[in-house]
Amino acid sequence: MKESFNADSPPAPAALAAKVRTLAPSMTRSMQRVAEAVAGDPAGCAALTVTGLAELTGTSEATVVRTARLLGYPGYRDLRLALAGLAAHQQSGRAPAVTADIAVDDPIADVVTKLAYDEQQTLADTAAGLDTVQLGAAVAAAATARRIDIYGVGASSLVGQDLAQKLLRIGLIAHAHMDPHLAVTNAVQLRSGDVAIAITHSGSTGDVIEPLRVAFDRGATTVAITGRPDGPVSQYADHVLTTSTARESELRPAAMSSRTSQLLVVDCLFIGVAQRTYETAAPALSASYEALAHRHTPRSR
Amino acid sequence: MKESFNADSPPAPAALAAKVRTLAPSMTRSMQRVAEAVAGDPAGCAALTVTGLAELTGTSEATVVRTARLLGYPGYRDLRLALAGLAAHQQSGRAPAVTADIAVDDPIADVVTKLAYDEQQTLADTAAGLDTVQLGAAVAAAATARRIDIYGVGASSLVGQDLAQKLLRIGLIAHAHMDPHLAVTNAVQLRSGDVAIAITHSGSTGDVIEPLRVAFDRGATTVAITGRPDGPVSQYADHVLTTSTARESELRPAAMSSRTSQLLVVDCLFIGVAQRTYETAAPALSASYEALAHRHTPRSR
DNA sequence: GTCACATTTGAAAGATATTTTCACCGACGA
DNA sequence: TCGTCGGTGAAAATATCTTTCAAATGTGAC
Repeated sequence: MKESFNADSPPAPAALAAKVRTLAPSMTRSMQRVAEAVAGDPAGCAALTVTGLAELTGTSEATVVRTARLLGYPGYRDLRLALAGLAAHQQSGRAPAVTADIAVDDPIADVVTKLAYDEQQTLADTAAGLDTVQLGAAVAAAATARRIDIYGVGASSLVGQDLAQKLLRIGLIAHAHMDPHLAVTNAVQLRSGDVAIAITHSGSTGDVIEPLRVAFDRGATTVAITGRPDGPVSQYADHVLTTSTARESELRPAAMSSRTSQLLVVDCLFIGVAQRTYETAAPALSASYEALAHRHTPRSR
Repeated sequence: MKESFNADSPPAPAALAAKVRTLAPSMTRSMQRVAEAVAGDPAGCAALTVTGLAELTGTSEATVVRTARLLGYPGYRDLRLALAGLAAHQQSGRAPAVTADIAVDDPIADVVTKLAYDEQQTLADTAAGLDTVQLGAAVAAAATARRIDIYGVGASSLVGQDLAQKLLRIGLIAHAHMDPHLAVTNAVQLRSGDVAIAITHSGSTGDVIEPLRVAFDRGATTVAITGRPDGPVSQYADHVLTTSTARESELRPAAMSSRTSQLLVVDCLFIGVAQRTYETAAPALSASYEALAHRHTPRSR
């Protein structure tokens, strides 16, 4: 019997907790209970049969299987196998880590430590969860694009600008649109061979989806960078790059960790493009570096 | 009568190959074939069912189960689970090459790994090098400031905008200036009790130093976020927050890692301020969150 | 409020995988 | 040559996983 390709992703290697967080919003209540149990105690769950896990979480076998499917495995058996791997993994060598949330009365030194740790975690999760095939496809499209339009609002807007800035530096024609109306207006100009990139953590930001839809309809290659790969934005995306969703707290809104994740994805995209256009990118990079040097005050040391 | 009783040990941890060798002499020919296959390719075998492994080794299911028993497991299922763990284990074992620079011909997967690793490193360095006393002072000033002006150009401009966005969200009056001329013009308005923050990696960006100097002269509390604490910008800064300077390569310009570092500093600053103004910050945060929720397209699942 | 409709859920049937049983096979010694 | 015995796999028995389907629950329209 042939293996079946499933919904959204290949079996996750190590970043299972991250995946659970990413997918949690699209889960039903019962499935969330299962996912939570799995993420909370991988080793323990690996020792359980479907029935066992169903009883533990107060749900049914069917729900457990559904959850396994949603997480990207063909069935519970495979999830369990992955879980066993994960368990062995974390048992072998993990630092205790700074798991605590940032509290209102944390001294400033703790804030620095915890925040740095959280961001590191976010980076690791993102890297682990990033689909390199999709990324490669996006890179290929961007490297040869006639022009690249980038959509993002709010915090994601800054990420978009960052990407645009860098792409411009290596001689590509990239533009980050901040005004949704203008974005749509410009999207109409796109055609096959152009690339449109939408950045939205929630995956359902109308202001970003709309221009992407237009670009998609016009035949441009569309890329979505989102934390919700199952969100509406993916409908109009040829390639979906998933950012990781870190746990958030009151003091540390989701926007903060999603930004870290988005920036990593965007950087990878950029470097991939720079590699492919090395002939032109390298001189362009040093040229812009030179140009900047003269903007500094002459005496710097 | 039982067919066999569990030889000598509980589920083997990792030294499976060794166990196979030890027990090999006491095995029958068929069992040896199975054991050999298992020891030779744990990962591959973990993917097989009893029937599959039986076929692969040219034996029967019964023999496979007997072998599993001899190795100390209750049955094949458990051997398989252990095998999966082992596979994950040895796969993670090889994680070198990360230290290498990103090269032009690196496959995209390596780019992701290296980049994530580099950024994690940058975060760790930044956190370690950050002066919490200076940070605390900057936080205290910002939390009670009448208004906060932020200066940054180029890549640093985005960091500044990020900070301004967040401070605005918790009800503070913050503005990120992008135009150097306007920045200076506005800096003249500052006075004691106000805060000016300059962000520059090189520490010698004239366009950023100038407004900070003006703010400094007007009596505002000035903060510099820079990778060169000995640079000209520090001259006019009451508090200097140092960002780390990661090694850069041709494909990965300094701007990229300095951005990561700057963002961490800025986030710490923000959270510190949010802590100090928690009474007003908390409601403001949830309010802006609520407002945003309605901008999304209704159906997201 | 009430109805119609979609979604979520678990019980049980159905399919697979694992374990056990048992009869056959071939080797060895009398 | 015959009988005994460990080794072996086919097939039955069991456990486990997957699918189906109808009830329960939620949701939006009127």
